Amino acid sequence: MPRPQTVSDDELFDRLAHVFRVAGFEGASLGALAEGAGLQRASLYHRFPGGKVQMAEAVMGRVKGLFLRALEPMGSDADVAAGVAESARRISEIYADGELPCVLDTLTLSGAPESIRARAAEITTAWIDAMAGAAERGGADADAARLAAEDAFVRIEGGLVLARLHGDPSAFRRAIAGLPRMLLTGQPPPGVDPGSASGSRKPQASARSAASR
Amino acid sequence: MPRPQTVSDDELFDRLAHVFRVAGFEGASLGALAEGAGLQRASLYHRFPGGKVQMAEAVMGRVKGLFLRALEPMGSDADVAAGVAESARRISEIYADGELPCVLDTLTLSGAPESIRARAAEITTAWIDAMAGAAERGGADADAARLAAEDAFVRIEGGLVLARLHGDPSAFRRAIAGLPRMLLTGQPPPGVDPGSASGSRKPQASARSAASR
DNA sequence: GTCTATACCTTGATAGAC
DNA sequence: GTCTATCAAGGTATAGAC
Repeated sequence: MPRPQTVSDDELFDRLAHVFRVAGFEGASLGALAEGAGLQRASLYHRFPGGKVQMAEAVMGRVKGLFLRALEPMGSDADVAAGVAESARRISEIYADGELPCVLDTLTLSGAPESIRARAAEITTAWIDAMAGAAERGGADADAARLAAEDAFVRIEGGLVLARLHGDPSAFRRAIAGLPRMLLTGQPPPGVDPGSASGSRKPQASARSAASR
Repeated sequence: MPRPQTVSDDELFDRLAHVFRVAGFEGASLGALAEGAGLQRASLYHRFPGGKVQMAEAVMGRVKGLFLRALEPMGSDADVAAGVAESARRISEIYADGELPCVLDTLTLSGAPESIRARAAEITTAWIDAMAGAAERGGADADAARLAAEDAFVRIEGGLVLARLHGDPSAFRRAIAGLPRMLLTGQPPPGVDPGSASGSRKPQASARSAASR
């Protein structure tokens, strides 16, 4: 073996994942991928003979592994709340505390090949299933558990979108901090401080009409 | 005037918006934009001498107009709940009932120029402000109103991401249907049917540990 | 395994006929 | 105002030296 690898597979996948997640599939040019990886374009083709599509597939495989590891505590029967809290911590780490976009969102736009979209859907399913499982072990019935899990997913993804738009990850962080409460009580976090009072409505201000129904 | 326009400005902007929203800024090639617009590339450059960036800016202007029109009922003092419900209907229409991605999400990836990101941030601010205003008129104090408004935004955007990933817009539709309740009571919709019972927990199943905190 | 060099195509953008 | 034709630049991908 003449020349050793200058960067491990996992490290390489992580670097490529960073480019893909911030730029999307079409936006991630080979030049940008090579620069992010610290390799020349031709070197990337040596490691990924299938080209850009194979790079993205490898990234999705790596991402799936990261998520399965993050979701693992949530699957334990021991202490559901503690498991959910630990998984929430790991999920937040994947997103750099809300600073980085979600590859499931950004890598599934129109230009992305079907194989990538399929893998993203798989990861999404595994993630929501894990949260629904935790909710069920927390006492919810199957339907309520799935709703709570989808709601949690939606809050996290939407929180990341808002973080990118306003440069403010606080909504994402609320979704992460409120994850145990959402899954295990079916209720969202009431406000900024998860331990605060039930809400801050002004009872004297009369809502002019009944809400929704 | 030798040749009349074959497509009106608004119609053209809408067609371009469709390409941009599903493909992102980098993913929307001039070829795709021209095809979507039903014009040749050179004709697009006649209408937009500033090129692709100007096209995207025009799209953002059009989108801002659509949103302001959608948010208008929510700003009325007459019947807050009815206004929110009507705005929710119009917002859902912008997203084709959850079938189309949000331009605020897809057009703000790494490749997008700063001018586009700034306009997207403006639209986001206007949208959240309008929802927070409605929540305040519904009786919430300023902080709670803003939290509810951000929460509503996050649910809608996250719902659209999930819709794209799983081909299932039900989470988006729940966010839309629950908008009056979220803004005017500070509580999320309890489940699939907004008028159903308070929740479907199994009281006999003991949650093994206190949630959160 | 990584590099330089290069082939080939698509892209964004322009010129000029009608 | 729209079109065909064209350009330079950047895109993906490959060949071959080390």
